[in-house]
Amino acid sequence: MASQRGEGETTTTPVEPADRERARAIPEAAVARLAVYLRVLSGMSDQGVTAVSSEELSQAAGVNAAKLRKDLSYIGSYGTRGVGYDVEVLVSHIERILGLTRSHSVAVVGIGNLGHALANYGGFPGRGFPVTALFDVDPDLIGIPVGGIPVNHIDEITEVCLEREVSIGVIATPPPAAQSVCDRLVSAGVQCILNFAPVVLQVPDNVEVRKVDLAVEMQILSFHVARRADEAAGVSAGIDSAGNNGLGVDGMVIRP
Amino acid sequence: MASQRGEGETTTTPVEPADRERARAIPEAAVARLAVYLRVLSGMSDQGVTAVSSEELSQAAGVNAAKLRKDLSYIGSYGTRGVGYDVEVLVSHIERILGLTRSHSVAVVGIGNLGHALANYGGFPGRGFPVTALFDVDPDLIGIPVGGIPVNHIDEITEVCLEREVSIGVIATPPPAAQSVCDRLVSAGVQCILNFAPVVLQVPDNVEVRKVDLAVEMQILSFHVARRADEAAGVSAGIDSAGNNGLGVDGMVIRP
DNA sequence: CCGACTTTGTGCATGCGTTCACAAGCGGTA
DNA sequence: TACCGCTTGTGAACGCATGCACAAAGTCGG
Repeated sequence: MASQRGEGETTTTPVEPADRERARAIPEAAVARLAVYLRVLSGMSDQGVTAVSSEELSQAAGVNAAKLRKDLSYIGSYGTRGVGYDVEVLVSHIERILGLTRSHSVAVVGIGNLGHALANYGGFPGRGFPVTALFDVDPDLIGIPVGGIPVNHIDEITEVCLEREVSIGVIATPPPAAQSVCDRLVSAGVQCILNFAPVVLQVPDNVEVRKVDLAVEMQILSFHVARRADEAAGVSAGIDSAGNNGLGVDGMVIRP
Repeated sequence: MASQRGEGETTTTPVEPADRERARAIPEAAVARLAVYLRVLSGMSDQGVTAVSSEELSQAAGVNAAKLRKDLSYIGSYGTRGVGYDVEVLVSHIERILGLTRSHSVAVVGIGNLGHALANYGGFPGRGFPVTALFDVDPDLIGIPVGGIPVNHIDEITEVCLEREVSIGVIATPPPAAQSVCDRLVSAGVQCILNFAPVVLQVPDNVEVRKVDLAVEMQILSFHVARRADEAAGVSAGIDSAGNNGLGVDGMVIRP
């Protein structure tokens, strides 16, 4: 990196302006894939692999080789033509772009089944995401340590988040509580939220929300099951004995 | 539906050929949003709302109104111009397209923290996804009921899945076991897999995989934290006392 | 030192998804 | 019945992401 820039910097800023522009320009979809490449690369590194070609890496990551190269080009050109990429070099540059050189303190709100699972996830895979605060409303849970962290009451969310410099909030509450919890997190200065509650959160523009919605995932799969069934029925159209083909007769189905 | 078709059918198939073509044509992204609309509509229905405009619904679902109308148009035209949509009608048509008129039997593999949480999720929100089988390798878990279902040994996966007609497999195992579990599910005839393990699964073309990857989600959020920090540093470029701006000095950081 | 081979990085075309803007259609009202 | 205002449904333009194909650039063997 330091070696391959050099076009006149007019500011006195010590950080690379080019990095900021680059980071801003990376497509969202590419960011998600970079995280996958990072995991694959880390695995390779652990196994002692030191070099890798775009072809190998792309196959391990389950993507097109050209796409992988384009994704990597967003963060700079760290490959060697005719050879490939140095695993360690790629790892460190992806980590830098993803902001993993800082560790991000995480708070989990809602210590039910899912909250327990998250709190015990063990510093989050690929570490750099220490869970430093847990919240719930249930008086029986307050003070109980889960995964080594004692649970605080949700009313303390602002003070605790500020004190522990929480930068990512994870919402694992029942749906009705989610928006209220979200609002409190936001007012505590949390700007990134990972939402497991099946609710569409309303947040100000400066807050980033990502949602993980199990019901939606299941329903997408269901759609594909149905599509497949339809296709199967379509291939043997009219041959299959009438009736049982995933859609109700006439396609009209009133739910019970 | 039944009332608004009628253009000459040349086959003797009782299901709508138009439905199949339509379903095939729905963009993946739209399917995911349809699931969200369905949840919002169900909520409205529960609150006694019977009619809704695209504007209202789009706001509740957090999307653009035009996009919502286009999404709904993929499944047919069930609105009334000048009025809006009937909530119940939309609900039933979205359910039909998503294949929710059949219930889809779910198997969860890997009964750790996350597996427990999933098994107890209560038939999965928005129901229609009964968990009917649980698997693990730990002998201490075999036979123990979790969420009402006794845990089977993973070696029984084929028989049990076939017997209980599992159509969706959920992988919640440690990473190293995921591919092997996936292969077993596939050979047991499961064609849809929801993967929580941070691993890129290799599957045949006829199997649909969706992955939920917490580490990737966190890293995407981390990227946005870093981008924000950079922007903040950029706005006050050079004014901010040198150093602490999310990127290491010179943008070059070697991980420990 | 040179030429052949390998692999990266990227310009370009293609396709998909989103957004805009408006005509078509429907209910209400006089 | 005829008009008016409202909302849907969609054609068309735009923008982003993907995939291709090739030039640039490096290594290795002779």
